[in-house]
Amino acid sequence: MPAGPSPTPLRAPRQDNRRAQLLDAAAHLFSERGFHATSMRDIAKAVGMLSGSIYYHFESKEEMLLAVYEEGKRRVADAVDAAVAHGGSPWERLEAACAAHLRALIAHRDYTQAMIRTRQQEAGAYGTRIRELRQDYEMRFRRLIEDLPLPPEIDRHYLRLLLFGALNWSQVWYHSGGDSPEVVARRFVDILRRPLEV
Amino acid sequence: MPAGPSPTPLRAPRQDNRRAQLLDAAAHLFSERGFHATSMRDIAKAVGMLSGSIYYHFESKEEMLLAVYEEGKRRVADAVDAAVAHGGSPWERLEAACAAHLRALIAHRDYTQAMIRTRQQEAGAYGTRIRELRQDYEMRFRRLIEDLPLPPEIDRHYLRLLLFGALNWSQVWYHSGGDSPEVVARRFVDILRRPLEV
Amino acid sequence: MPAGPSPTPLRAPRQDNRRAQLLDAAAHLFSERGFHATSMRDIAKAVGMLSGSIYYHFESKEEMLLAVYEEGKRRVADAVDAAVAHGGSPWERLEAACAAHLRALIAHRDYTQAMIRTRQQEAGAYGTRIRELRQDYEMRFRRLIEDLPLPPEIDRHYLRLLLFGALNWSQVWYHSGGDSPEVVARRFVDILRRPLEV
Amino acid sequence: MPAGPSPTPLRAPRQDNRRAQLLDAAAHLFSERGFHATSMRDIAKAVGMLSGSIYYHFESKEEMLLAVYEEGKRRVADAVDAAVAHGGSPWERLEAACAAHLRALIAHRDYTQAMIRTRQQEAGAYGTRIRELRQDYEMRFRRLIEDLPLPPEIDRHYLRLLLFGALNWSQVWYHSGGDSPEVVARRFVDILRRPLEV
DNA sequence: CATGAATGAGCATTCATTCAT
DNA sequence: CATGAATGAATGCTCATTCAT
Repeated sequence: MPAGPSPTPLRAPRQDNRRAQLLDAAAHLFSERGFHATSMRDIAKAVGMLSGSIYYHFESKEEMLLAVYEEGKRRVADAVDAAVAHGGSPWERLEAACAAHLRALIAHRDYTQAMIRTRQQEAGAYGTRIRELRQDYEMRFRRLIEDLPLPPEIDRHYLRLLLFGALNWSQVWYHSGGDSPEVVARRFVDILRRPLEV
Repeated sequence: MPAGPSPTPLRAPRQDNRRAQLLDAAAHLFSERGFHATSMRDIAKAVGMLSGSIYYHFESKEEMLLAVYEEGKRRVADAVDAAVAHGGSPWERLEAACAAHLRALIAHRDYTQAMIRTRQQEAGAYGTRIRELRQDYEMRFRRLIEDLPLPPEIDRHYLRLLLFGALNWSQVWYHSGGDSPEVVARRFVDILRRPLEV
Repeated sequence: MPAGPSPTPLRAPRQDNRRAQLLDAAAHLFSERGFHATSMRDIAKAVGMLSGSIYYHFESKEEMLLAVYEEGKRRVADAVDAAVAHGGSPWERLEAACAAHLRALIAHRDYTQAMIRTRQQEAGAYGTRIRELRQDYEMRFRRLIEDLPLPPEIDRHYLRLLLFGALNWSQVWYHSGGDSPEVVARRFVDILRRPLEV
Repeated sequence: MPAGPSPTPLRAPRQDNRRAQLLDAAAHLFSERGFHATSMRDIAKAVGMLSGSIYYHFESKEEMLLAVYEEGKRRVADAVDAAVAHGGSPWERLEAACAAHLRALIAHRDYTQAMIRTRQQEAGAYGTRIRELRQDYEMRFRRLIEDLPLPPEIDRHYLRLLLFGALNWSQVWYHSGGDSPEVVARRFVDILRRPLEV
């Protein structure tokens, strides 16, 4: 949406696109090396700036982390929301959500890594905000699993932890060239749906 | 166990127990704050030493990380091996392994966090060694799942990723006071074995 | 007085009143935190400007310091001149000058702190100008003390240093709520006039 | 005393004389340029060190300021105490104290400037300690003036402020080559004792 | 007149590491 | 085995200042 074709080409406000560039660079480096192993100089250099200049756009390194986190959360959440909006049976909607989650995790890896790896303490003063974002996102899976028609002895709490953990852990093993997110999601959900015991 | 009572009590328990102390401190701090957010001074202070003195016991901070990783891997691997050695059906052995894995993850959290969180690059020159340790450990689950009698359409590869990911992700949500590792393992395996579809 | 009603009320009061605002803000902050501990951003923010905009009104931070100093000097000097102009005996005129000096130091604290605390070097290129202003002001007390009828053994040089130093040091201990400047001046001059030895 | 000839030349403990060197350099630079205008690099360079190395000896720049302040206060206080200990009439003791105060202000200018110029806020967390030191020192003059036999109408409070302020202000005008501290003290006290009114 | 964006030097501080003792 | 003292590079951040718009 931010990169949509401007409807008024003659008066492009260019609205702070250096900030966006910086955020991209920060997201990429945080994702690749980790927050602490990335320096403000690294980020600045990546966009051809001096480190001091970043502070015109961001208050601190921690604020950059929060901004990356927020953007990452927004992207996955939007993807999942859109996928679920298509309707279908509860199982179909869960599978669609899983596929969307995985797809976003991969497509926006730079941003979503922050959601996967950031410790609350690393965000310093923004720790609380981060926790809120995390909870807001997870709510989606909580609801999708609540909607599932399940045998009464199944513990929905652990079903969610099992599925959500497995999906997130994909960041450790997923590599482009392997199966598509859709295939992975289908396999995971299939394994859950069917009986494994012969 | 590694600090069992020395058989020669009169002759001081020598054998470099400062190294063990240092490793404990490092493991604890790495686990709690992360590798980069922990300084050699922090580790040294935790055992009442000066930071320079660490270098008598370890070559570098990275070597400490590797040592923590190795010890962590040893502890989980031993626990899983012992659990599996008790025998039983393939499903029973898998469940026992999962319980042991979780139990070790929790009991030796300081050490096992390294296995969960360390990025290959953080270990610098020791990156390769770390990858080997990881693979050696994962082999256990690969085998346990191979031994499982499964319907032919089930993809064992994804079953392993699903289960192993979910188990490891427990580090994010597990807190003492909740269900025991044994219960969690049983719930997870149960969800997989049975059909969820009603 | 500098902001007296413009003689041409129909034609907006133009004449750079943002400069005056900036000067006030600078004086206040220099006085409260010191020159080096005050940033151009601080000053700009205090008047709702961006730091770069200051440079339309002032050439540099040092020029601001000089301007504050000059304004401070002007205010104390005017006050003392007015007080002395009322005439009276040499002792009465000295006391009136002391009261006026103290009154101005307190009433225009923001500006006069600069006179009390500025080191010549801090003013950089303007150091000479600052020395001139200082000397021009002190001349007043030099003359007032010259006019005093004194016993021949009294060293007028040290009398001036004694009195002037004591007056200026008041900036360290004076607080609103204590005696008025007039009372302080009277006490100081009284102590000097009378014999203390019983 | 710290530079006294070591009584045991064969085993000189050299007890942290780099800290003393650093303190000397800091005192000198703070005195000459002011606290904020002096950088840690400046101080380090003055003793042939790198700026980071200072932190082995001091926790922070503010701690250095406090240390300078404390040492300055100790030196003036000791000088005044020794001068007063010689006894004599109250007026003689006051004059001796003034001379000692001035002498110390001049001889240990680097250190005593801190007492004259430091604002409480500059010392950050150590502000309270600085206030205590200041009060402990001033107590001496409070007592000396209490001991003075004075006509009942004289306000001892203002006598102290007058004299103490004048003495401290000497830092602004005193230059080597002028009268000795003893002469200045005698002149000041003389002016106070005698009646100026003819 | 003022802003938005940046510069480049500098800041206090922290770090892993070294090494003589 | 460990310390005391230092190194030198790097870190996050702030600063006065500039200048096109």
